[in-house]
Amino acid sequence: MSTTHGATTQGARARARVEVTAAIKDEARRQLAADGAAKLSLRAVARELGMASSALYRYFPSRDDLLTALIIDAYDSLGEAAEAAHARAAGEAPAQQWIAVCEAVRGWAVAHPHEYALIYGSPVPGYFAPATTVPAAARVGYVLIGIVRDAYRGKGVAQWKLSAEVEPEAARLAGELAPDLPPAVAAVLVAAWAQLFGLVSFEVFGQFNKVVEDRESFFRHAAAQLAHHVGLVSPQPTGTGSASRAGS
Amino acid sequence: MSTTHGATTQGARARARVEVTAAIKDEARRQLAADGAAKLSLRAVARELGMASSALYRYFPSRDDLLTALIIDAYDSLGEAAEAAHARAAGEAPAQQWIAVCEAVRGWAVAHPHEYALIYGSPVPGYFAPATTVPAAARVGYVLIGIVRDAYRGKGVAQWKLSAEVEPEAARLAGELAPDLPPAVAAVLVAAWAQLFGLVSFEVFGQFNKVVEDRESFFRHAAAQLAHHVGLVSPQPTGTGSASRAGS
DNA sequence: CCCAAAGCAAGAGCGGTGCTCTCGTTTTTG
DNA sequence: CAAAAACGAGAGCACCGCTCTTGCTTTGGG
Repeated sequence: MSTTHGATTQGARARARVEVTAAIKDEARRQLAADGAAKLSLRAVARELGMASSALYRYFPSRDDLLTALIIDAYDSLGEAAEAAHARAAGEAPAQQWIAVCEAVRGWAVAHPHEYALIYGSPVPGYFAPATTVPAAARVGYVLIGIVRDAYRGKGVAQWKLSAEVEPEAARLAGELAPDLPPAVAAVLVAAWAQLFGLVSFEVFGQFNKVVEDRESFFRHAAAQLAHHVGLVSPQPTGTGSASRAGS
Repeated sequence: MSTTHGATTQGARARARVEVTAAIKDEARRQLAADGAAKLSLRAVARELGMASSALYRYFPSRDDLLTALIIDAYDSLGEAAEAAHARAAGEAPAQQWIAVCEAVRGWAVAHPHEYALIYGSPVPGYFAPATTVPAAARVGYVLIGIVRDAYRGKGVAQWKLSAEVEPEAARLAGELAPDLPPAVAAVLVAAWAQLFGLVSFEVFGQFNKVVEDRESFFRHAAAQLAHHVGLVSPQPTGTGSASRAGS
């Protein structure tokens, strides 16, 4: 019964392989959520799946490779959450879209703290994350770029003057990430991208303990500031103004 | 020879203890810098120090306790770097002081990436950092608060309007951190604090790979933006304007 | 169709880890 | 000076990542 009547892809062996691979990753994700990356053990995963630990090496050649797979999946999961939030806020004003995506990132991080730590905490495998993770890591960034680019195409965004020092780097960034955006906007956009994850990391990693109490409101406020900062005007969503400048 | 002629503190045993404790931490820090926190091994530390691994448990009851000690030391080291930079920039304008402290934080982080990962990456011991680390962790924040407070006392800083949602939290933050600062300033200050470490973390953890090339200039630009954002006017330091608003 | 080749599961085993317990020895202290 | 506390070393337990070898099953080409 080899190559039966035009089945989807391959024989039973190949399908079993993807199933076992998925089961391993699922169980690993369970242990990750329960005890953190440091405690994740190949032997424990194999034990829970009822297989010999050595058999597991047929699917992942090392513990770091399993971790890397989980990292990529986490990037994708976070990226999907961000893209879904963006799609949900499609009709709203750019600043509202920005805030929605930021809140989706935060929500995902709070819901999956250990997976978040895996990708935005200390990179566990080796010293650097493998290059394979780069495309998956960029998804959130692309969503944010898209919002600002659309807003810019629509009506133009605020501008910032650049110092002579950063001007070349800003021009390079704009050329590489969003050629239709002015260099100054590209520079603040990249900075805002990093700053967003600073806010999320501080909350998830407990740095806001005993400092910020109402973290949800605080984050929304900070995200609105960030939106304003990248040039998206804040639209007074529900009658409560947010982060608009006033004299001292 | 108990309680001899008024020696400094205690007998030879107590002094030996602090020396051995320091030697353990030094060797642990060496291994940390070499291979990262995940590879740090009590047995390897003991081996390098020529003592039995079990003897080491007289000084640190567990691996996590050693890590915690290293975490506190790292916070202190970073805090000292920030305070030193602040002191060095004492005479300059507030925005320059802010930028100097930010650059000191970044400089320390890139010089000690594994120690930085220990404190601002995923918290390795347990799930949260122990409460003992909180005071040491706050030092950088206090420096930043001090700069803004001094600037505010001097001439007043820019203001932001707050949404009704964050207003209580902002008032609480101001009351707790800097009673002489308006709530809106306290809120953006705390956000800027987190955002600063977002920028540093992205650089140290490799998130800027293949994205930002001239990281030093980019960081200085972002730090200047942050200074502007918390209300410190940028003083056109060397004739090159930075991050001052202009219409679109 | 059949048989070699490749993929797979299981077991044993190596060196390493964190941590505990016990047992002599040394230092401090009442 | 003797009791108590602190110390160092060794043996040992349970666990870890990873490798190697041994049988078995699925696959694919002649």
